[in-house]
Amino acid sequence: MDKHYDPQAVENKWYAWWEANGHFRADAAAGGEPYSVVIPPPNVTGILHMGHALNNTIQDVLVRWRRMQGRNTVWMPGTDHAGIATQNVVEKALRKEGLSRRDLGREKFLERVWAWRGEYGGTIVRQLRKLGASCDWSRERFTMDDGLSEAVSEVFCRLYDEGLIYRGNYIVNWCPRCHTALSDEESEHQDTAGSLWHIRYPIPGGGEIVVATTRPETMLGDTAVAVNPADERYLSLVGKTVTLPLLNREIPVVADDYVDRAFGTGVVKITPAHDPNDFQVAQRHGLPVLNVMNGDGTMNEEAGPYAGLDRFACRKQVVADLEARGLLVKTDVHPHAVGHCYRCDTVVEPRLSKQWFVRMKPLAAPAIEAVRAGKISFTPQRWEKTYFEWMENIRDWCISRQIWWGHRIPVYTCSACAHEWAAKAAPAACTKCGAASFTQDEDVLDTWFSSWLWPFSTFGWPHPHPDLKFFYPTHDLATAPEILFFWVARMIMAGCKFMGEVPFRNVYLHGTVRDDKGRKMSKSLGNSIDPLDIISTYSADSLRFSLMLITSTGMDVYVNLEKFEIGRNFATKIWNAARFMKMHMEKLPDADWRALASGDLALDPALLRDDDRHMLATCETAVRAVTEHLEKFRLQDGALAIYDFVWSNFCDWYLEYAKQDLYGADDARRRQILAVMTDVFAKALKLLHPYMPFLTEELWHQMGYGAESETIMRAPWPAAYTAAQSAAWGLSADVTAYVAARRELVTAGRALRAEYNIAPSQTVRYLVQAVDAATAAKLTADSETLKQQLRSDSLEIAAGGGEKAMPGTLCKLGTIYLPLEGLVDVKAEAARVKAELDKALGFLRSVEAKLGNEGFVAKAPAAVIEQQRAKQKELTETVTRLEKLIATFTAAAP
RNA sequence: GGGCGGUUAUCUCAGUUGGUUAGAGAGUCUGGUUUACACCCAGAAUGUCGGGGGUUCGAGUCCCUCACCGCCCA
Repeated sequence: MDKHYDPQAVENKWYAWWEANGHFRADAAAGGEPYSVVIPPPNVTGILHMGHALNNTIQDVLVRWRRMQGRNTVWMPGTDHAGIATQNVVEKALRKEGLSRRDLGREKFLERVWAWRGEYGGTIVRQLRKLGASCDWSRERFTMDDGLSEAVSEVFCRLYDEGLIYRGNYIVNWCPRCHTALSDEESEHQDTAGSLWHIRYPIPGGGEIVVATTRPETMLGDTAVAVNPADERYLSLVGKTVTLPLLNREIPVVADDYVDRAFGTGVVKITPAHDPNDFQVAQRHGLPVLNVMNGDGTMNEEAGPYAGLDRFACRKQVVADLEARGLLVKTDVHPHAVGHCYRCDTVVEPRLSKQWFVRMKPLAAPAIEAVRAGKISFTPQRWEKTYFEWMENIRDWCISRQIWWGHRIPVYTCSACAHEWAAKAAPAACTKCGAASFTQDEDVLDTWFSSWLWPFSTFGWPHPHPDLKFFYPTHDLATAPEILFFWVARMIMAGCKFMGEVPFRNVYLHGTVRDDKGRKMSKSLGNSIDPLDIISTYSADSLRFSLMLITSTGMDVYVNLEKFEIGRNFATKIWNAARFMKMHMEKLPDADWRALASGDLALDPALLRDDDRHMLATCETAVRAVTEHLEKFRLQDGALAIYDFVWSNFCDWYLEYAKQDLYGADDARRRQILAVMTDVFAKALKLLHPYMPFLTEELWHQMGYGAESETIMRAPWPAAYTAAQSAAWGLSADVTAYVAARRELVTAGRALRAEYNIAPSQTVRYLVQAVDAATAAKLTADSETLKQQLRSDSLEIAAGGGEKAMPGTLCKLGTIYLPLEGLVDVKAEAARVKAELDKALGFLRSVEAKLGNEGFVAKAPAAVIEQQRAKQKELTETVTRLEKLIATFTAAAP
């Protein structure tokens, strides 16, 4: 084995091997307890970014862990067709050829999109493989697949026939660049430093009123002005008319509660075709609706002299003209939130148009109830609130898009009798009059209208399928809160509606990956870190482990390049521990490492020492801890527990301890030590496997823990030792505490030598004054270990007796001295001990204050009081010993 | 305007039902090729837990309030 781990070759090798050997495959027919996860389908146009890396690492950790636990596990992968985004990409390519989609026509254009998808659509799923994602690729789905398309048609038709889908003229969010309607969720509000223009509207026969607006160009479409009916300032004007400036149209003044008297002048212009609130006012007052804009954001002929101008050019011109005519009173700075298209960032225009909508209230009710009843839980739980808030105020969902790439709306209109109906398959004739002439709706459906079905459409719905029966409902869904409304909430509604059951039990919402200044990663800022760069510089394992170690549940994570060294260093550490073990394993060619690693651990209790017991007990604690953390979605704590266990326990202490036996002459002890190490290290590899799949698989094989054809992926998840084993081996809290206390003694001894600048290479003499005879006997029995760990050539262990006038440190088991008589500055040493005494005294005082407090003794739980009493006893002893030590120095001082 | 999150060591962050004088990693400082590992080892330093008030025997943790930063919704 090489000194450094070379991940590149290893990672590619194992991934190909896993996939080729079907280790990611799931089979419902195999039965057992299912565990299923569906991937949040990335856009087919997507390329892997840090958000994907985080999201998919989380899923892979959960999936690999459950698979090792023996669950019949499936991770369903796939992509969505990303209607607008994909169409934009292909249109951009066409423009380079000087073509538009209209030049090609619908059919030819769709051929181009499919061709594009065939060529580039596999990018992100290839990248997910680099990350190590253990998806069952044999099941990979695409939202435009035949099966998923059928699910979309089925759902549309059912909702249509139930009257839950309707078409109507309403104000929608319109993207003039993408040339389509968007849902409310797809319009992203951004704070903008806008202006509030105050405009005079003359009153015929004299006078004027002033209205305030943030979008002056829309005044061209005004059909009224409105005031609050309780506003006495304008009461006399209600029912009269004012003159619309620039176009000189007379429009009525209406009174409506909607008007906020305190905003601006208390008079608002009413532009029914370009503002949702104004539209409602117009409905209430029977006002005409005047659309002054084209779909591309230019003004239409209703705008009179402004026709043909772009909306923003028109705004400028309108303001200039008003000013020229003295009709502009003032312009205030006015910060407000402006909707932007989530796909192209263009300012969204509220626009009246005829669209298809889903009635959401009836769908939301059972989905709210499902979460309230605890059928689904959110992690972190606080997201429930956000979910309820949105669901309880849900608005109808605009699902039609004026693009070509997507599921075409399956609604047909008869050319003969004008009958309209929805049908899953292309019909042959009108269902009413039988005429063979009809047209299909031109629009396609929102992409989310297919992804909200993902947890069951991917398993074969609407047809009955064994997979659907076995794997639905799925278990855990890991995603970002950004798509809580877009996707998560809608999936819950769809699951409840069409499956009669929730789509998943747990929703784990993770944070956003940001740069180390806390900014979102974006192309325009140039602060992105490409996960593939990290994989090639460090490794996929490093990327995964580092991300997991620094990301706490549900919180945003700040990354920079350095952070990924954590994973790389850890991988190297483990690699070298393995290398070290292997070196010694080779001396025992007859040993069956595979059996040992499989839990077949036959230890001879007579040969076991306390350090072995401590190691076994620590390992057991780690197994429990990691398992519990994973159960609670505490992936960071799980990673930390492994890191600490492997590095700070196994490597720092046990490997070092093992050296005396591994390099010693006792063959039986060597065997015993290596058996313990194999058991513990194999368990560590298993615990780590979900986080670092590649390195652990490589070492699993290198160490001979599995046969050539076996994978750690399917090795059983570690369990605690049996009660019989623990008893036979003598594992106990006392033994663990003793070894921990002995380590404290060693650390104190090392600190003393550092303090006196004794080179680590120089051996040194120590003296230990044990607290009692029994402890002295134990320490004497372990003196070889102590000498090794202290790098000491001479260690004297005594019990009782007085304190010594030499540098020493108090520990639980006794006082460790560095005998440097003659070399020591007694005063300085006394001062050092005095500082320790002060610290102990301070601590003791606080403990005694607690115990002297009647309230504490009366009300605190017995265990807490007992703890304080023990602390008091310990501290009192420490203080006594330190005082004696100081007295010794004082006596020795010249 | 409404809601949610954050504010803990120089930095990035943990701290699970309130109960040792608050931890990790990185960085800093001191020393070190002790043959698994310098992507390492040994040791060290560093905190008015954002401010104020309250509840409690006891508050980083619970409540109120203020400030600042961020996100979501209007």
